[in-house]
Amino acid sequence: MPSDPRQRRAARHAQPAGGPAAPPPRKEPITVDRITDAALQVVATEGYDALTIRRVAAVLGTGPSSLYAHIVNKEDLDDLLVGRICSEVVLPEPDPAAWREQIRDVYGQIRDQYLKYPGVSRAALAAVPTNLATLRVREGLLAILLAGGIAPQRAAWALDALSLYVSAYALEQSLVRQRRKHPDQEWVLGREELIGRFTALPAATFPQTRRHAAELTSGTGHDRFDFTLGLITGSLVADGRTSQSRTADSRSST
Amino acid sequence: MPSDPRQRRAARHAQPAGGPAAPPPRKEPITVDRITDAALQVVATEGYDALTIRRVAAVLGTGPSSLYAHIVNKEDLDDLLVGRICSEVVLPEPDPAAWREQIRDVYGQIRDQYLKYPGVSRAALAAVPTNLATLRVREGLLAILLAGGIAPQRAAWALDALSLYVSAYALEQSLVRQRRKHPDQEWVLGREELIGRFTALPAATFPQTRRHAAELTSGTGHDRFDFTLGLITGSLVADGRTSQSRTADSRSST
DNA sequence: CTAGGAGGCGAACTTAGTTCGTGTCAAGCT
DNA sequence: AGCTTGACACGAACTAAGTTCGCCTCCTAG
Repeated sequence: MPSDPRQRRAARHAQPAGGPAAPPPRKEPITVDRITDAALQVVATEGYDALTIRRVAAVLGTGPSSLYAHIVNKEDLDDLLVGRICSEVVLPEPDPAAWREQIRDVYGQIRDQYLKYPGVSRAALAAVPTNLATLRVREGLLAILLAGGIAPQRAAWALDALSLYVSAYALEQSLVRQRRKHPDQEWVLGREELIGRFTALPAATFPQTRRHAAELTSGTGHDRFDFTLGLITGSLVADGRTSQSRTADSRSST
Repeated sequence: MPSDPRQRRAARHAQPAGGPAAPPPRKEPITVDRITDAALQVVATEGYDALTIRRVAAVLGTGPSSLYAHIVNKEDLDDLLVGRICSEVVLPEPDPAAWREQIRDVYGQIRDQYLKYPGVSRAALAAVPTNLATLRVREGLLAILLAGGIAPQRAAWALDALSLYVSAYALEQSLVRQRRKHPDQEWVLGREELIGRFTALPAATFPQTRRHAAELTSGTGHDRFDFTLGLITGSLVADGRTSQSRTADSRSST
């Protein structure tokens, strides 16, 4: 231990023997794409409710405030998610003879994207209508309906309905699946239990629900989704079609 | 100031001259109904996003923790809201000759309830299927469809679709109206601006969106809602109906 | 009168979105 | 080379919201 004050001060300020420690390696820069990737990973594995700025930052190995150099706020992150999800939807070349199948295919893709990221359709439901990736999908769907001879306004309104429906459907399915993962909650019911519940309802108040408990809880996979798309597309008929053609269409789709 | 320690201690413990102040009047007891009323008031005036336990407690003139003697958690509050909203829906006596009008009427009521409490359909979308008030409405709707001769499973699935749709529709409308209230946000667009946006999109990528911008943004009031309900109920046909009857039904509803 | 339960309530805890201030780095200019 | 400026990264701190815990008061039953 040096006894001279000058030497002691020098020792207090001494550089480490090997010179300054090498600074930690510069991390990969944070970008909007990396943020979006990380957010999608979180939603895919933990559900939309687990999506927090802190969670995304943790995946990126940084702190939450670092993200604000690249995104405006959490809502902006939602917008990015929806955009990325829509960008992965494959749009077919419109075929007038198969427009119904094409509509079902595209909306099936959208549904599956939403289900791949459980709960994210909530963000889709809140999205503003000017996201380019979303508009691309809308353009593709519109082209299919127009190719099928549907009048523009009916086409537009039908797409609106279908898009709202698919979002709500995916949201419901995500919640049901999430509830299945946590059966510790006593009010979470499987189908058998739900039937039991329905049939145990007061007969005076719920005669039909009791009688048809099985049908009310029926359906596997995407039966309900397919049924609804069938209802909606079945009602859509080509502009200027003859009455006879309508009959044929109605029979084939119902 | 007394100098004797005994007197100083007596002064520290002295009762106020007038005896203990009269305790504040006992407040009206907090009940589940009062909580639900307060919550509905908040949602009706400020939207669902403003619904916090603290906000409800403030309306009731108490603190947030006081509510937990009566509700389990915030999700329980959502359940109460949905139940109250459904309890106000008036169910008609099923009429086989007017089942479509009746379905439209009841779903119109539901829609209006959701719109009266902006954003609350989000809670409805997350609700579990065993709320008695919700089941009551479902029972009534099921009875209407069955009276109309619709097969039980189709009836059940159609109700599922319609309920999802009306929730999503109300949610979208609530968001659009909310955005109209805050035009300071630059990305909020009225119809004219939206048309302008659509027509300004790249022609190579968005030919149909540009051409049909007017139709894509058309519709006033609940045109879109009515259109969708028409599509869905138009496709629903009575069980065992003859082919000829189908033709007449299809024409009248499309 | 005493004990116990119900209800009310403040303090405190945890968590999440966001801002602010500071430091570092890279590019451009003199 | 040195200085300036803008972009980026990040920690501390702030605000806000859901909830729990501990304490107090009141009421009812024994």
